[in-house]
Amino acid sequence: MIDLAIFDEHKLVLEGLSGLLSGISDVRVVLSCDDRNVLVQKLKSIQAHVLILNMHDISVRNLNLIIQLTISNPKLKILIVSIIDNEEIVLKTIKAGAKGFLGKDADRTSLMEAIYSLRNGHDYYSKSITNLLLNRYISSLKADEMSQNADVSNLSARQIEILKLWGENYSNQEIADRFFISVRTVESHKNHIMQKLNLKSTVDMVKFAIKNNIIEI
Amino acid sequence: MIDLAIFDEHKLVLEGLSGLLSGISDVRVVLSCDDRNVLVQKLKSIQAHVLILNMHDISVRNLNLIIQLTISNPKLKILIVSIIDNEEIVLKTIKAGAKGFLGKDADRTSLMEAIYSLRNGHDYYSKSITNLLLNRYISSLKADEMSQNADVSNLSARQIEILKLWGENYSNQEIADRFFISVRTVESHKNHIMQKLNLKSTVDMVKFAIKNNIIEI
DNA sequence: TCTTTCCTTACGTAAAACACGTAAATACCT
DNA sequence: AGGTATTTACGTGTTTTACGTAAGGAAAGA
Repeated sequence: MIDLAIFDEHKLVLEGLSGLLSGISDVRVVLSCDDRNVLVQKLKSIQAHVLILNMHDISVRNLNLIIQLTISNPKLKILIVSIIDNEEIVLKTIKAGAKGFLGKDADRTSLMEAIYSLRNGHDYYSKSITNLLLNRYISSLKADEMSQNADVSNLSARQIEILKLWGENYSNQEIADRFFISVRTVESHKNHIMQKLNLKSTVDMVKFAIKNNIIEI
Repeated sequence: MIDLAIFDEHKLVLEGLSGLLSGISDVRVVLSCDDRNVLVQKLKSIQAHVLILNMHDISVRNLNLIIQLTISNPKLKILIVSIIDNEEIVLKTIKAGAKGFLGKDADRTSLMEAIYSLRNGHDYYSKSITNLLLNRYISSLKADEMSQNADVSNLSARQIEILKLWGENYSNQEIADRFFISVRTVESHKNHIMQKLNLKSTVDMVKFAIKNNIIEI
């Protein structure tokens, strides 16, 4: 038996949702509420497994509500339901602490799937959301690949060696000792790297090395 | 009408797949093949929209095949079918150039969805795969959040201001001018930052600033 | 083969940044 | 009121950077 809390500022929608859910065995609606403050208050005494939060607009107030509830009710899993399913917004709710998000494509089946998933400690995102997030993730992966093969190839093996050690906190002197060359040579290598890549400072050089997987962050 | 090429080292499986697909209108199998070299050769003359690549093992040879085909046939969309759906492996095929991946949970419906998606220029990953990737992505997001709230709070506003400018390639002198303080003071601030966070070099300081979203990479 | 270009090595000089210590005025917290 | 942290700043010595110059070797192309 899963105990649900439901929040929706529109009374009608709230009643609709409650009705829909109370018709299902295994699930019990222990709290349904249309007021932000009442919700926070009641949840202090009523223990629910999953809170269904219907957001008509995703404002700072709503995000703060998520954050507040996440902190005060760590065991409560928050499922966002919203017709707004813009990337940034979804990410913000996740960062705020929500464990699931149902977009406009969600039907009863996915609502039930989501409730069970959250109850079992898993996250759940409806199809449209997973697509959004995945595209973002995959394009970031691909961008990584791009930048990797871009400029590094211009550097010689020696230059990369030196950049690598320097990026791992070795001083010029230490690098010089390790390679049996003069400190001045190490400096020269770094100068050449900066010239070649048109970097303006050592800060830039660190950024470059990180971007190109020469050093770990 | 979508033209398909199919590759599978197991003749029987290959025939099964071909049969399954040729029964569907809108789709035409223009090449079915069980030999790596023959595949590469034939694809030089035969134009297919989507290549279904069934991988029984995900070896370097198979990954190289993907890379090779991606380069020689840029228009061809490669759909991987495999019972092996380990995270790393999936990511590697994506990086190699595959545009879709069907895990063991995939059925005829998702196969068709995948083919249409790829034909239309979109990526497609079956449910089990999206879950894998999403978990990875989301846990990386959460890890980000963690590291963010860790150490930055120890720094004073002034220290962050200075770190930020310095991370954007301002020299100590420029920072001093901007804040109407002495260069020595700027140095002091940086020293204090390094002491407080136990950083061993300015390289570390750049890394810290990046990790904590104080500067952009 | 000769030329050009790149890589590796290295120095000179002046300016900038760093390491480490010290320290005073201010602010904040209890 | 007293402790703690912040912001400001200097001194001194070392290291790094900026910018120029340069020689010997390897690789590559005319």
